[in-house]
Amino acid sequence: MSTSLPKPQPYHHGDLRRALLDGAMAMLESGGAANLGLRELARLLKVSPAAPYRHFDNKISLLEALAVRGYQQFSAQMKEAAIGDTPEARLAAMGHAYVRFALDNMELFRLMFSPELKRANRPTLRMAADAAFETLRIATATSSPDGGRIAALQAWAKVHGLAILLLDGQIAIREGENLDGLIRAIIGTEPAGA
Amino acid sequence: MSTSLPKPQPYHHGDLRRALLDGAMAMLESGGAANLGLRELARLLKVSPAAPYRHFDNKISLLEALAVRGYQQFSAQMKEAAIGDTPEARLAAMGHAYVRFALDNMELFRLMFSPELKRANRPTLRMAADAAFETLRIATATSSPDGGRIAALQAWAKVHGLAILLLDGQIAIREGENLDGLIRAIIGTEPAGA
DNA sequence: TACTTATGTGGTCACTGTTAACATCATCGG
DNA sequence: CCGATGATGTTAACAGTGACCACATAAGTA
Repeated sequence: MSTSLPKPQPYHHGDLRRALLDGAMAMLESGGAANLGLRELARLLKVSPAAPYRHFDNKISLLEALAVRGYQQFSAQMKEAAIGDTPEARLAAMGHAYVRFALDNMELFRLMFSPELKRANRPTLRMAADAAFETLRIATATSSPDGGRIAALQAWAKVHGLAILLLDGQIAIREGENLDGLIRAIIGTEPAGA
Repeated sequence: MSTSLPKPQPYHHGDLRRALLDGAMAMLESGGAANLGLRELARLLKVSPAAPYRHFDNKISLLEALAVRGYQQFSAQMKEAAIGDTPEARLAAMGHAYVRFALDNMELFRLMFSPELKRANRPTLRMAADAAFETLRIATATSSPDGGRIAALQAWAKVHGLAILLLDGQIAIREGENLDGLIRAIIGTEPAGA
């Protein structure tokens, strides 16, 4: 009568790659990319410290995969948000979605723009990023009739800057102030005063 | 004739604290804060791995000191740049100086806004940062007669976003394009179309 | 059934931040 | 002048990391 021992834990994990990505994402959002350790991740998944290397060349490679997933989500949410009657309204809606994404995925957003990853210069990451920004470029182009690059860059800078400042807690939210309202107020006002 | 031996290296360094800061700054600007190692730094200064700990509690503490120095430089350069006939002109000049500082001290600027440091929440760093931003707050307040917070935040977001995007190489500089001109074009256009 | 490939393990290396115990020096009170 | 004291550096160690190797195990396939 072999009493059921604590489960012989199958030698193979089943879907380690996905588990690694999910676990890494969880660790990322609770402590930043710097505090994300491959060994700790392996420990969490009850797997040997070397196991992750079967699925990712190195730590950067794992982070890159996370960032790529981030850019895909980001891109999708931007497209989804681009609703409105006028091009300007659509652009504003996208800007709002941009900031919301940053706030809802703080560490992921930071990772996506991390210089660490930029230094690695992985082509697949570049492509994911380019694809995401292309969506934005088109929206700004159709929004400003002269195809003005300056106006597009202004809009991008304003939205990106707002996202980062909010992320860093530099912009103090006042008592009883509505965050979404503040965001809209900041990005909504068009330079031309239309 | 005692041939001058390779110098018995005095037991004490003389001004290690300063040397640490300078060396750290050099390492910072060539590889980012992540690649700044206390041991490597000690090695560079021909000093034992534990020596730095006589001057800084830990790595974060060293980085904090660098960031504080950064905020002081930053603040000084902002004040120095605030010249012009109208408040708007002064604000634009400060915005330009803001972006220039970021470009001239890329890694330092990143460090100053690093979440790693923000997490540590050192009071002296907070004070240095607050002092620097206070300069900006005043400039934006005097620039917009209604003391409009929204306008101030818009300006800040635009300038900060531009700095970060340039830092990250997200904004492509076109052939024969003048960087300072581009910066001025982006931050110079006032929302009111003045 | 035998061969091949994918996946996970254990052990090891070089490196890091950090601390504790000890050495050296400069300075100041007697 | 001299000895105590505190500041500064050194050596040795610890835990933790990313990364790599040879090997073990499973799964798939000819």
